[in-house]
Amino acid sequence: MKNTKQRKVILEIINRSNEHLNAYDIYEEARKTLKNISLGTVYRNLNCLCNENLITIVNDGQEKKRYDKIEKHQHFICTRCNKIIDIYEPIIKPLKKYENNLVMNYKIILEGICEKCLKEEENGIKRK
Amino acid sequence: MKNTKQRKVILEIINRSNEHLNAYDIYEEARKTLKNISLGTVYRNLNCLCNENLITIVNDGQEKKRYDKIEKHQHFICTRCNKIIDIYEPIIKPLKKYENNLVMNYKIILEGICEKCLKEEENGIKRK
DNA sequence: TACTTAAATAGTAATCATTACTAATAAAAG
DNA sequence: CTTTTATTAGTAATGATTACTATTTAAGTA
Repeated sequence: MKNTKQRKVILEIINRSNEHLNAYDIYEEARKTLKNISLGTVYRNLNCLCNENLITIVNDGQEKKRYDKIEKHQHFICTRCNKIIDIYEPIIKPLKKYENNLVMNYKIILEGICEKCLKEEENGIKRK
Repeated sequence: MKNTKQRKVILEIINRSNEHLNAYDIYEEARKTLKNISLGTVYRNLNCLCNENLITIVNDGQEKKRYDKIEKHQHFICTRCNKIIDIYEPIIKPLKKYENNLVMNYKIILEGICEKCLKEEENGIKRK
């Protein structure tokens, strides 16, 4: 795997960000540094970086893919506003095996309603 | 929400299946009962049923969406062959709250290499 | 039971995220 | 410095999903 400047920029954007960016967000951010970088390059690198386990996909299933740094943390996703909140406290003890399958990674997604949406609901701003 | 025969058929397919079907699989299965059902109807109903919490999305992030019944279980996904294995044993105690966010559901995805792929690797069939 | 109306449908067209393709470029190795 | 081979920019193609529209139908009401 060649260490191109495009790949470095993409990886840096993800590692520096505290948000959960999608491919196009990353493309726009990368263009601030490399004005000619192409969207295809971003996608190709995101896939490479995922395969090499240098980044990970945040996976809420209702939206397009978002990418995140690899440090172990989990996510809470609000089903009202789609906000993603990082969880750093360990929730489960990592399993090494499930039956005879080798477990190498795990993702936990808590779904629910975030604090802000709960308050708005109380105040009748967003009554269903 | 009207109780149409299309919606009933779609929900039944998901509840009866032990596989993790995508929208097109469900469309093909539904056509065995309703020969004129349209793919758009399948998609629309899958979204309705998800919003009503009558079905759920199986979410491995690397592939198109797959749908599953709602009974509480979690998933192991093989990163080699994309096989999805259901896990019925509880892995975490359900949380009611995370900080001030209301937790209504959780999804756990264990990623790794399934028994079959491990064996094939040992036998050198699928050496990387 | 017939009438009304609002939601759902079939069929098709459009959208949009992602991937594939190609000639040109640039890491990395010798 | 030259060679090799992956990577790139730019664009076209793909394919999952959504939107649109005239028609149908579930379900409420007289």
